[in-house]
Amino acid sequence: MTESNWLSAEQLDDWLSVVAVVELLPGALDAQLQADAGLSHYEYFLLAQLSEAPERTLRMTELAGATNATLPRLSHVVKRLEQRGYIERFPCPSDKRATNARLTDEGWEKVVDTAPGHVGAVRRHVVDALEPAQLRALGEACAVILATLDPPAGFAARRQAPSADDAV
Amino acid sequence: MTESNWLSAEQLDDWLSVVAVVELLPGALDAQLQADAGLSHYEYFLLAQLSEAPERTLRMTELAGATNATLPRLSHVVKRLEQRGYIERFPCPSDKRATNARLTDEGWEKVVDTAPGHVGAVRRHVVDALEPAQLRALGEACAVILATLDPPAGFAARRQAPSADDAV
DNA sequence: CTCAATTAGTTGAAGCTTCAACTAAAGAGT
DNA sequence: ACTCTTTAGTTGAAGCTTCAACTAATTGAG
Repeated sequence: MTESNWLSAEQLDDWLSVVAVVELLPGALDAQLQADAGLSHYEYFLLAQLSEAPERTLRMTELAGATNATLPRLSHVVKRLEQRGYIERFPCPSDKRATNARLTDEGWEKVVDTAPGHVGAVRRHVVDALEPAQLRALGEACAVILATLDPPAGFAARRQAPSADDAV
Repeated sequence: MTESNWLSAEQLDDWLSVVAVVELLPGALDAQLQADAGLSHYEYFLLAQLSEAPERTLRMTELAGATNATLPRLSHVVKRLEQRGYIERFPCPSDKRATNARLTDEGWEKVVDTAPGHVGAVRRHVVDALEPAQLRALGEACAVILATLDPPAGFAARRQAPSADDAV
């Protein structure tokens, strides 16, 4: 017990703001997407990541990394999105353990239709609410924090490696 | 449909970092607290807020505001913490609709025992990971974002009003 | 003073995430 | 080849959050 190594008033103040954003921002994003598209933010983000992948296809593990999620979580979500017709799953030919997830045409349209409203929310709450320099500072601070969060084998890799050779 | 008003590459990059932190940081905080104290971050934060309140007591609505949560969520969590002996609930004498939550001695000890380890995690992932100026910038950016998140009648108020006259 | 509307809080059901357990395929070592 | 270990993914149960409905007390209008 190193006896409290407590935070200064200013540090605490900053930390409380961070905690509040982390608690509240997801709800705000969910609210807009749920109301306008019937999707959670995580579902939308997943579809959006797939939409930008080559062939609109990604292996489950890659998709988990790209969306900062655990594999079980992803598996459940993908099953639901598949039932709704936005995604297809099929076994990876080169590695029979693996599963590929591909965005369907319907899923693509969903993303295209939903994106503008979502971007609006992101701008309203974050991008346009901050001065450009503030946004940069926020992004950089978040990148530093991410580096401390024992990379769930996805984000850090994705942002540093220019491009892997994960051809299917 | 104003046709996409999309983000620049740099804005997108910053936004992706923010999203990742918002998804991953809660899990990291939960992991440390769950392992070391059997508490979720929200539960710890709630107990900590109560520990700093006068009489270690707060009305449910105030506590919901202070912890950035909805009333139903708070109600469920408080019920569980009460069953574990960390909190007591009792009706507010001045307003019979209201319920007060008070930290028990056992709850107080739990916070005291748990705080150092939690502060360590907060420092490791955020406060000490960033340069002082970066932390300030992060805190300020988060404060701006909060202002856009239709204040759930708690945080914004708490940080601006020097102190209300909510004596029981 | 009375009735409608608001505020405070609780509750149960539904939905999502986490956790542990499990199947199956790929690698590593011998 | 054969076994042991690791990797990929799925699944069901448990736990937490959200949502809608509900009770009860307070406030406000007339």
